[in-house]
Amino acid sequence: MPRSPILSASRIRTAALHIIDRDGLDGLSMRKLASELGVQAASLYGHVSTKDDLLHEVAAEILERVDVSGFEGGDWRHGLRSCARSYRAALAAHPNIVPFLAYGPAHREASLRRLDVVHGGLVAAGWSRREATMIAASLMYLVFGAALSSFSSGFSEDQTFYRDRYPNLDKAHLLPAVARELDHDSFELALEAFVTGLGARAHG
Amino acid sequence: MPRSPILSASRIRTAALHIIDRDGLDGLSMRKLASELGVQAASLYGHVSTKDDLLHEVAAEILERVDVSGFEGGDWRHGLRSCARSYRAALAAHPNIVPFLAYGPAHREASLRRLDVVHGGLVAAGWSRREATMIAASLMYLVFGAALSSFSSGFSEDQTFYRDRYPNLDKAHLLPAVARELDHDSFELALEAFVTGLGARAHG
DNA sequence: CTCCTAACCGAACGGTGTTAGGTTATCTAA
DNA sequence: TTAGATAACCTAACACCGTTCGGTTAGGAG
Repeated sequence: MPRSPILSASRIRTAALHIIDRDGLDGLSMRKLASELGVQAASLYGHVSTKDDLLHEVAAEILERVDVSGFEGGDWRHGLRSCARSYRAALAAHPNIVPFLAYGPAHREASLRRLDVVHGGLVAAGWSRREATMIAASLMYLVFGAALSSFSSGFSEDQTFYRDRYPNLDKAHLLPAVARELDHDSFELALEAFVTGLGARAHG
Repeated sequence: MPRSPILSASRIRTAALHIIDRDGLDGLSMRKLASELGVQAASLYGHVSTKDDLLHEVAAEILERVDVSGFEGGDWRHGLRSCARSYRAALAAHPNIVPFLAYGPAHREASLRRLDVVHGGLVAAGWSRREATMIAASLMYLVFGAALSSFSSGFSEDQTFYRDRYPNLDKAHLLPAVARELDHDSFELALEAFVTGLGARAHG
């Protein structure tokens, strides 16, 4: 073999995800990525076919960590809850890449494999195929919605900004301080309400 | 005044949204936008400070169509349902711009104004301020999740693609044909389950 | 008729993803 | 020991991007 490689697809993925976490999705450029790996941009193309492809590979790596084993017991409530939490945790660990993940879930291998398990688990629990499809979709709504429209980014910490303009949001300046907790609790509220609401429909 | 203008901020916004609807968010460039308006790219900057700014203006125009008047009656269930449907309709009309809309809802005037109404409506209906915040957040989860992870884009129409790989998705190739209906029904299912589930919590 | 000035244009700057062709360093075979 | 093969990386360029600067042009005001 000629010359030992200093690049590898895996090293590139790791560096790319690190840049995305640090600088945002737009902060990732092939030149910056190459530079942080001590290399020129063109060299990356020996290991990665395209920037878009690289992003898909990073996405797959993240989705690989989503655990849908909660459906194995046959309890759809537990399956739904544990799957939703695992999914959310995987996305929340890398919030900057979520807009990309959300773009076309159905195109992704790892996503389809998990969707298959969820769908199967719901049908096994007695839901019709159509209901299973819709419930799985709803699960995605919650998970991606929660990952996207997080409190963590967006609200100003300037009290005067809200007080006059939006009378009911007069405490919104406090949100950033409790964002993480509020994100979590809101997701749990939404998930619990959803599962409860489904339960009311289960035998109707 | 010298020379009658062929450009205006409003005309630019309309053309920009048209391009986004047709070519996607990435399909919008200042040069293409200018070209479709019969003008050079530089001319746009007399009416628009920045591409990002233009996108925010287009976003505001879309959010302006969201109707939160359903909360006026004092019935939080009806308020939630009607607001959610109106929000979803506004987003579904321009799916390609949704990732941009989702990016920072809390930064947008039109968004905050509506959030203020929702929050106020929930508190007036007896929910605590904290609950109101979380419920409003959950509403956003549903709405943005539904707008993003739509069935309309993503699934292959090739039956053989799913049959072997994902046993529970063996009919997924049929999804594109019924995508619109399924998107609608899934959203209604999620919304109804959520409202029902909240109801079970209302006096606890 | 002249001046003013808003509206638009041409050309450029620094950035982007990507590619074609060239260089270098190591391993294999003679 | 040396020659060849070749994978890994680099240099330079292409076409595009958002944006800015310094004109040019066309019409209304005096």
